[in-house]
Amino acid sequence: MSGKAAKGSTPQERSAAARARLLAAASELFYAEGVQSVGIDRVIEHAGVAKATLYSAFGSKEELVRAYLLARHAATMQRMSDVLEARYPTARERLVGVFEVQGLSFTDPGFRGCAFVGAKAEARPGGAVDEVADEYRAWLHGLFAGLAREAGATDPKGLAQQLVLLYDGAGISAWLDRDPSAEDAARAVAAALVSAAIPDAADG
Amino acid sequence: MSGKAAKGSTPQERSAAARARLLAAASELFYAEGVQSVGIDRVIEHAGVAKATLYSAFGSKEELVRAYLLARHAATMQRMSDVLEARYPTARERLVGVFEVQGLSFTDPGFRGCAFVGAKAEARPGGAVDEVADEYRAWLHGLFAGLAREAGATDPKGLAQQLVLLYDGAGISAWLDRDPSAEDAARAVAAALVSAAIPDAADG
DNA sequence: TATAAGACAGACCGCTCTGTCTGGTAACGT
DNA sequence: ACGTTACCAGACAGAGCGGTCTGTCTTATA
Repeated sequence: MSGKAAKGSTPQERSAAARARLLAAASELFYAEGVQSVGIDRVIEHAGVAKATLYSAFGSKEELVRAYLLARHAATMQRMSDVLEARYPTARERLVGVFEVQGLSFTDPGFRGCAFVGAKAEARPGGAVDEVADEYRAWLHGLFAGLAREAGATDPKGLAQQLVLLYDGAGISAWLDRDPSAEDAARAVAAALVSAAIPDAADG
Repeated sequence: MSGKAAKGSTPQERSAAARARLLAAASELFYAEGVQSVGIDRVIEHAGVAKATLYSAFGSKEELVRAYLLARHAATMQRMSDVLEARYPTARERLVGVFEVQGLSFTDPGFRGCAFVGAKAEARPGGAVDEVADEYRAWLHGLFAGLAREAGATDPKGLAQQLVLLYDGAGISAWLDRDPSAEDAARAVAAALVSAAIPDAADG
């Protein structure tokens, strides 16, 4: 796992590889131990990369944190749409399926709660974390609201707000209470809310 | 707001006063800016107290953090029971009233989410924060479960788990989305859950 | 073969952190 | 009057932080 340059690669390729290693190392350490608790030295050591390379690639720790959260946001979106599309044909089912996708990580031994909640708690207001967290929150609300609209809810945003409550609550409870069954509880309530908010005729 | 010794007081009283000032300053700063971001120097400056006094009273920063969280837990419990007893005569009403008490802080300009969530996100595992957070979580679950049992729920713990999800979700949403209406959404869902889980005949 | 690019290792800087220790002072009990 | 107690102010040590910089090595290209 040394950072030595690979043979037969252009400088750009080596640069991109170093950047990827840094991002992977940062993601691992930042999520596991917290953004503030992990220093730059830990990240470069874990990535097998020189300090100057980090600062050449990201400019500052704050930008590295931003990249970490952006990557996490992108991965979450990707997995969410992949699993939902693979398992659930209708928007109505997907409204509840979101909680199943969320619950997939609850039993992971390294689960430490929502990365954005953790980052927000450590960050000084007005920084990069706030910006990325706002994007993430907008996506989450939009995900539920879009599905609710597609499923024929009379008040898509209202239903979405309720489901977001459950989503956040499940993440917190699975983390603080070390209780993966929060997924089942959230899913049960979500199913009831969906049934109550959407006429059975709607969607397909 | 100087830390000068008050006249006509015993050493023990002065010591207790310094301790109280330290705890008040720590609570204010820790909650507003985060436990890790606030250094000892900021706390003693804000309290008007010497550094040695802090270490004589608390022994370490970690113990000061523990005292901060314990005080917050105690205050939360006190206010919860006070308001619930003053406004709602029945356990069934109180199950929903909990969310109103929670929502009282959402519109506070200094609201920064649940102190225990924030502290957990910053803390290294296995420390004082984990211990106090576990106590807090046990109290929260017990609060809902006790009321649910008293109100005649057939599955008090199950109902409590659902309501805890809403409680946590409301706190997260009010914080990350800066949306105090999370209280209303949580209360609406909670009322529906309570109605569904408790036969109308039960309680009074 | 010579040049340019970029990664590497690691010293270094200024700053902040927690925690200890010294010295001076104000209020109490005897 | 005197000792005790607990405060204050602040220097200090040791560590860690983010960030900069120097110099060396490797690779691709001209």
